[in-house]
Formats: sequence, structure tokens, C-alpha cells
Amino acid sequence: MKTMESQFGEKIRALRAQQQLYLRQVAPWLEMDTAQLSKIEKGLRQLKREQISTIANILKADTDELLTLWLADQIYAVVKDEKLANEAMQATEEKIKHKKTKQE
Amino acid sequence: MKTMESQFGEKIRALRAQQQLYLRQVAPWLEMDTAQLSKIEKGLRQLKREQISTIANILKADTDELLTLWLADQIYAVVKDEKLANEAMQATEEKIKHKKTKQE
DNA sequence: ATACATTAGCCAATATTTGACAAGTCAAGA
DNA sequence: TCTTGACTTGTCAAATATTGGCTAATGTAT
Repeated sequence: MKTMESQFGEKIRALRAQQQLYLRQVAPWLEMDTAQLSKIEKGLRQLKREQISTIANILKADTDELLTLWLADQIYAVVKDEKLANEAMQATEEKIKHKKTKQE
Repeated sequence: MKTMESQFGEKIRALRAQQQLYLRQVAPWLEMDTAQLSKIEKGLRQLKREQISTIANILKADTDELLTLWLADQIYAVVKDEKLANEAMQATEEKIKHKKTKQE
């Protein structure tokens, strides 16, 4: 099976180990089974965006930190294998900057 | 209709104007109708990744430049409305850097 | 061998995106 | 005003992609 790396997945696995919890102790709170959570930790599935704060609470972690990693995974899915990844991110940053400027 | 901005779309529209071509003169090369191409230019649809070099040729533009904008649109779709957008891109850049390092 | 944590594989269910078409707006010109 | 042509919008079925739930498998410790 192709195992794609996931910063988010690695982090929640580490946090879960830190809290000494088993998959079966965490999965129910997210309304899924252990197989699914296992896949999320391995980056084979994505946690739903709105479940991030839930898992942050369970694992006593910072929601923003987890959200950042989750977003990074989504971006990575787009740009991995792209030689122009950095240029594209640069262009995106510019766009965000302009958006913010317009809002003011 | 919600009109989402698209750097790629705006660019190809500008290029098409520059070449003085109508939608109906471009769309067939991409095997689509004018309605679809119109939506792509307005960011309501995404051109397929593998069609980028085709349209670059039609519009006598640089494939890499268009690909960069296309990727930027994909990234933007992920991070728009996210207050942690910049942090996430930062994290992604780090990850890419590590990947490259490992390859060497 | 048993127990338990985790993982892999499968496939139906769900969600998202696309393709194709019809109808619409708008502007220029007869 | 009527027509034509460029472009746009809306709709909806079809195609794709993703997820959820289940079962069986793997690995490890007792």
C-alpha cells in the first residue's frame, strides 16, 4: 500500500502516544472506528476540517497548531511532485496579501 | 453566481485577448465548448492539469508560468479564508525542503 | 494458543466535479 | 427594432473521487 506522509497524522499519533491512549479510546469521540483513525494517522484519509478542534481537545493539544499541519497536508497534496511548488506558493502568498490589503 | 477569483483564468483570458481569439476558436482544441472555457476563465471550473501545456501552446504562452498560476489557484482554494494560511504554507515549504534534502 | 492493538483490503454509500446542452444577457450593426 | 455573434448562466445527469463500515490479516506480548 502506498503510504503517503502526513504531518498532521504523525503529530496526532505522537500526541496520542504521549497521552497513552489507544486508537479505540480516541476513535469513538470522532465517530469513527479504529481502522479509519489509523488511516488518518498514516495520511491515507483526511480528518474533516471541523473535527480538528475535537481531536485537539481529546489529545490536549493546540487547535491552531493542528490546523496548521492539517492545512499543510492539503497544500502538500497539491504541490508534491511539482517542480514549481515554491513559485506557486509564492504567487499564492502575494494573492493573500492583496486580499488583506483590499479588506482594510 | 459566486464568482471566485482565479489567477490562471484571468491570465488566459488576457492572453486570449492579446491573441485576438474568441472562445470558440480556443475551446475546440481543449475538447470543450465555449461555456466550459468561459467558466474556466472565471475560475468556476478548473482546467485539467495535463491540458495546461496545450493551452499554453494555443495562446503562445509559457507553460511554466501558466502552471504556476494554476497551482496557485489550487493552493488558494485550500487556504482562502484560513487565518493560518501563511503558517501552513511555511510548514509546507519546510516539508518540501526536507524532501529535496533526502533525495540528494 | 489467546488477547489485543493496529493495519490492509474491499466495496457500497456519499460527495464532488465535470460535460453537455439550453437559454439568457449584452453590444454592435443593419 | 430585429438580428447576429460573443459570452455567460443554469441545470442536471454522468463521471470521479472520497469516505465509512466491515472483515480479515498482521504483529506482539503473555
